[in-house]
Parts: sequence; structure tokens; C-alpha cells
Amino acid sequence: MITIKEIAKLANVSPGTVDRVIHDREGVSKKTSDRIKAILKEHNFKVNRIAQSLAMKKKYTIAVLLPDYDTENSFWKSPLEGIEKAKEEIRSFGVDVETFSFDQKNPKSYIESFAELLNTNPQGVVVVPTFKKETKNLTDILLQENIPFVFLNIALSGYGNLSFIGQDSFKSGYLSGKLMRLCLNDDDDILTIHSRLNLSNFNNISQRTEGFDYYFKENKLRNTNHYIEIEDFWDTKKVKTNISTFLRREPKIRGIFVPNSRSYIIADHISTLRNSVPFLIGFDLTDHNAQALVDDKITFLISQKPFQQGYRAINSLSRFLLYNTPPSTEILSSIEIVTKENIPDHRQKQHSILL
Amino acid sequence: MITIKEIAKLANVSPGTVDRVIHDREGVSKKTSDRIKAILKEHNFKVNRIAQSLAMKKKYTIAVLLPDYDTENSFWKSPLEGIEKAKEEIRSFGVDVETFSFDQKNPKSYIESFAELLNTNPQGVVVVPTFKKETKNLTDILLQENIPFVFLNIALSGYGNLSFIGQDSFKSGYLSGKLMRLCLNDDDDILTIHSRLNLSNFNNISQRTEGFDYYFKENKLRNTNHYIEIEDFWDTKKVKTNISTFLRREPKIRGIFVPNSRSYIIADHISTLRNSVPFLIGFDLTDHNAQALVDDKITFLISQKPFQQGYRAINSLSRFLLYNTPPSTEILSSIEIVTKENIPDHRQKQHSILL
DNA sequence: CACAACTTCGTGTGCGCACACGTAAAAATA
DNA sequence: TATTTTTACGTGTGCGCACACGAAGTTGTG
Repeated sequence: MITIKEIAKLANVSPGTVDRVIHDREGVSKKTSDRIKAILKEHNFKVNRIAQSLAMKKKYTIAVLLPDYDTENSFWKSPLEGIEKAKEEIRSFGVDVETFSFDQKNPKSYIESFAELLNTNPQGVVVVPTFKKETKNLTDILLQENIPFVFLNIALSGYGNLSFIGQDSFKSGYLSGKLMRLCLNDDDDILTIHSRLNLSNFNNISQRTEGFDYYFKENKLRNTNHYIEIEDFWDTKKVKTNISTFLRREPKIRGIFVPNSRSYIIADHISTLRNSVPFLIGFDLTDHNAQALVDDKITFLISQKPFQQGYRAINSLSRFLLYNTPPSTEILSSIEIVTKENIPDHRQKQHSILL
Repeated sequence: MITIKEIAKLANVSPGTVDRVIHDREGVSKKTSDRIKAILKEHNFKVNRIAQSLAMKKKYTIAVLLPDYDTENSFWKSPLEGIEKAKEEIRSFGVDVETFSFDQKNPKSYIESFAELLNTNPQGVVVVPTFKKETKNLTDILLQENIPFVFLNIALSGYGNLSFIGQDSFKSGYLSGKLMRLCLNDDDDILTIHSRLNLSNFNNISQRTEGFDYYFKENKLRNTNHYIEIEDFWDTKKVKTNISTFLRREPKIRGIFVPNSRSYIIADHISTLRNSVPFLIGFDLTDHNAQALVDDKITFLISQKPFQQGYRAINSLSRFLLYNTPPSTEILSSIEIVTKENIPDHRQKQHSILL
């Protein structure tokens, strides 16, 4: 690893001059600049990030705004863990991360938390733009103050965000369609179960459904897809009778598609019914869903690697702040197929060289 | 982030003394040592890895011994790329990586490359222990010289290796069984196609087969599983007629299981036959296999994340050398199910904060 | 009591880089 | 020509840490 000092010696200048050239600062004649640039290229000079971050005294704060989670809906736990991991890693680089949360069902708490967030004067923001309209007002402030921000999990366009970190929902639905077809025979029916309450994540879920349907349409498959919409997933009794009567009426249903992270509820219901259904495809590897998978109540879970998404959001924004390298506008995590047989071992942690 | 200097001030000692306590070096009285330890704990002190690696002048060399690859069998390309990525990342930490390769079919080249490798006086070794007997002699030298080494991809026990980085082959075969069952009806037959030439990777492949068979046995499924062993996968004509006649004789076969990375060859053959087979499960996401997947000639590929394996091998060994933190004895990468619909986008690169 | 040997601790330097500051020489202006 | 201004560079310091060196204070030995 060639150093600035060595380059300086080769070019018969001082390290300071080389430093100026590297950072495109003014105060160097064209002639020497060109000479130094040539030498840099020749020796394939790369700044030592280690030394660089030690020398850079500039501090950054990244603020994160996530929906909060509880035991019943723990989806947002994983992204948060990914964020925490990234936070630990980049601490020594002078980047601090502050996390704020809000109630998914309450736009007001979203706005309030955002205001609180702004008070910390962050140099970068990660936000899950759950509420479309409210987001516009808030991101406009960020644009005005020239604070870069990225969207996590929910893709909105035309808001001026630096990047979107999430999944391709349509594609994941399309994949679900393929998996469903592989399980079913040509004349089996399908049941898609929606939740009417998932307004905040509406985009992702409807795109999953579209992708799913498109798979069958594109391949000219003639399986009938029934739909039911459930008002309240938590009203156990009602959900149960609801589904039960539906299944009795439609005995050809052999596959159930639940395009949200509450699949385990449906799975638990189904498994207690007499007229059970062999195949169920759900989304997101939450603890509850994982349990249902292990108990053979769910066939496939489609995971979007939420941990990685959180991690990457922080990572890409940090790289932008530190090195001014903009991330790609879309960072899509891989769509993972999880079955009982390949559930990732949660104990296995990957350690970074930095920790 | 509290620094050593600050801790020193709090404890009324010099930074040097704190440094001694942190590294358990001698020369500090029990009394002050305890006091300092308490303060360190109280303030949750963590060494700044950035500054540490800059200050540490000790240099390490890790030597890697991999099978080489060509266009026909490109399996080892991915691990190598993972190794290269890790190499770039840890360069500034004073760890260098040197790669050596050998011919998978030639034990002599294995021994020779190993000898060459030893000449570079590495402080750590990553090796794919393709040849069992030969490996024993060579790792004994490493043990004698107290050079830590990890096994990549092939698990041998009783060799004194620091860690094994790879996959759980049995489990991946078991998973294949599950996927196959989901696709098939109760009275469909299966064909498992072995390659007699895969001696060097024999362990992994036979374990896959065992896992596959075990799934059907455990679940008391009565699908008949036929086996054929092919001498030379490259003898196109012979393979084709071979399989063709077999399939004609056994018209109930609707699923094919190929427990090695050459599935694409079988897939290509099958697709040209009149009596085609709908489901094919293979292993490893090589370029050829990916193409066959895209062309709908393969249903599922089981991937072992070879890139990550290479990366992790270097990473864990580096952590051991730098920080003396031993990795877990088994680092098993997740077993990934890949279909045409969720093939990972190869262009999407994940950038570390270090690069 | 003198001197050695050991214990316990402080000091100084440098890793590679960013950046503020200083200083010559060249160019512009009076 | 004398001066100010500008251009083009060199120098020095510190980021947090590891580690070599040295200097007190303490104990042991004759």
C-alpha cells in the first residue's frame, strides 16, 4: 500500500501537495497536478480509509425514523437490528446514528417524531415513508436544508430521495405465484387473504398480489383464485368462522396466499380446521411466522432480508456522507425463499472486521 | 467514544498504564489494574479498531489454496471473488492475502501448490482439503509450525483446523427432498443422477444424496427413486442416449435430482428429449446453471453462497490473527433456494464502509 | 549503608492522513 | 522600482492507539 508520503517523494513535492491533488483542492499548478495524477494512477493509489477516518475530525449524525414494533407485529425489529449493527461499525468513522419511532396507525405520531428528529440536526436521514401525504411536507424540509435522505421499505417516487432500500414487491409476489403453482395441480383453487388494516404498507402488499396474479395470468393457468378481506386479524373467532365457511363452500382450495406478515395467524387458524389446506405461502420471517413454519403450518415464507435492509440503509448513507459516493437509486434485497428446512440459524452472527 | 487518554485522566494514571491493563500486559499493580478495569467497564470502553490497526505495525499474510476453475466448471470462481473482496477490505489492517490454486483431479498439483504456499511463510491458511490423505501430511506441518488454518467447503474432522466454512450438505439434500415432494404427486418417480468423477467432492455430494433420501424415508413417502451413475458428463451423446433409454423405461419419472454443480448438462439434455421431465433440482449457481434456470430447464437450484464463504473464511481468520478472537468451529452458510424468479442480480454490489 | 534488581508507572514516537497555517516566488498594481 | 496581491507550494499538528524506552520508587543483598 503506497502512501501519500511516498507518492510525494516520487513526484518531488510535499505530501501536502499530493493531498491537494487527491482531493481536487485548488492551489496546485496544472503541470504538477498532472504529474502527480499520473504517478497516483501508475501506482494505483487508494486512500487508506483507516487513516483517513482517523484524521477526519468531521462528525456526522444520521437520524432514522421507523415504525415501532411489539410482540404481535415484530416486523420492524429486524431492520432496527441491522441499523444497530451498522451503527456500531461506523462509530469509529465519526458517524452517529439516532433512532426515532412512531405508531404505524397514527400519522400524527409520524409527524411529531419527524419534528423531533429534525431537532437533532442530522446530516442524513433514513425514513420509512409510511404516510404518503405527510411525507411530502417533511421531505421538502429536508430538500430545502439540503439533507440527503433515503427511503426504507416503502418506495415513493418523486420525493427527491437519494435512494430506496427495499424489495421488489411485485417480483416477490410473482415468485409466490410460481411456488404456488409448483405445489398445486391444474384444477386446484387458491385463496388469497387480504387484511384491510394494512393501509400503511398498502403499496407493497398490493404489488405482491399483483405479482402473484400476474404469474398465473402470464402462464395461462386456470386455477381459480378466491379473495377474502379480513377486517381485523386479531378477532380470532370471526376470522376462523369466516375462513371455515369459505373453505367449506370452496372445497377445491388447496393453496392459501397471505401477502402480509401476519400469515401465522391464518396458519394457526387453518391448522385447527377439519377441512385443512395443505399449502400456505406467507411473507416475512418474523418470530411468529418462523414458528408456524417450523410447525409445518406454513409451506413457504418469502423474506426480504429486513436486517440487511436496515444495515444497508445506514451503510450507503454513511458512504455518501463520508466519501461522497452516491448509492444506486434502488437497492433491492434478494428475495429469499424460506421453508422449514432452511430457516436461517439466528445464532450465527457475522462479525465484521471492524468489531 | 471514550478514549484511552480520557480513561487515564479519570484513573489518575498515564495512557500507557491504561494500555497495559487493556492488553493484560504485566507491569501494573493489582490495585491500579482493578481501578482501571472498573472505570473501563463503567464507561463501556471499546478499543477504536481504526486507530488500533493504524498503530499496529504487525503484518500478516494469509495464504489460500483453492481448486482452479475454467468455463466448464466455474464453481470456484465465486469463492475466489469473495476472497478478493475480503482481501481489499482488510488490506489497511495489515493483512495480505495470497492465493494459490491446484488441479482438482491431480493430488500432485495439490501437494506442490501447498509447498509453494508454505514458502511464503503465511501466518494463516485457508484451504479446500480436496484430497484427504494428502491433506493430513500438510496440515500436520501447519500444526507443527503453529499456523492456524481453516477448511473451506469440505469438512474434514480431526485435522486440528480452526474452523470449517461451508454448508450443511445433508441439510441441503434434505431440503431438496422437500422441494421435490412439493412438486410431485404421490405416485411419481424420481431419478437421481450421480457423476462418478466427482471423487474430490465426494463427501458433500454423498451427503446431499443421503439427505435427499432421508427426507422421503422420514416422511414415509413411497415415490420410487431410481439412480444412474454417469461416467463422463461431457460425453454428450452417451449421456443423452443413456438418460433417454432410462426415461423411456421408467415413464413415471417426473423429477430429477442432480446433487452436483453440473446440473445444467443434464438439464440441456433433458430439454431436447421428447419424453421430457418437468422438475429438476440441481446445485450451485454457476453461470451455466443460472442460464439453465432462466431457460426453464431447471426448477430449483440450491446455492451455498460461495461468495460469502470465501469472504467469511478470510474474515474470520483475519479476526483471529488481529484480535485473537477464534471463530466458531463451524461457519455454515445459509442454504438458498434459487428459482428463475429470484435469481440474485449480479450487478448489485454491496459496498463496505471500508472501500 | 551502598548498590543492584525488580516493580510500577510515565513519556515519546509514529502509523497515514486531513487540514490549518506559513512562506517563498511570481504576477499585478501603483 | 517598490508595493501589494496572488499563486503554488512546504510544514506542522493531531486523530487514538501500540509499543519501546526510561525513570522513579521499592525491595533485596552483602
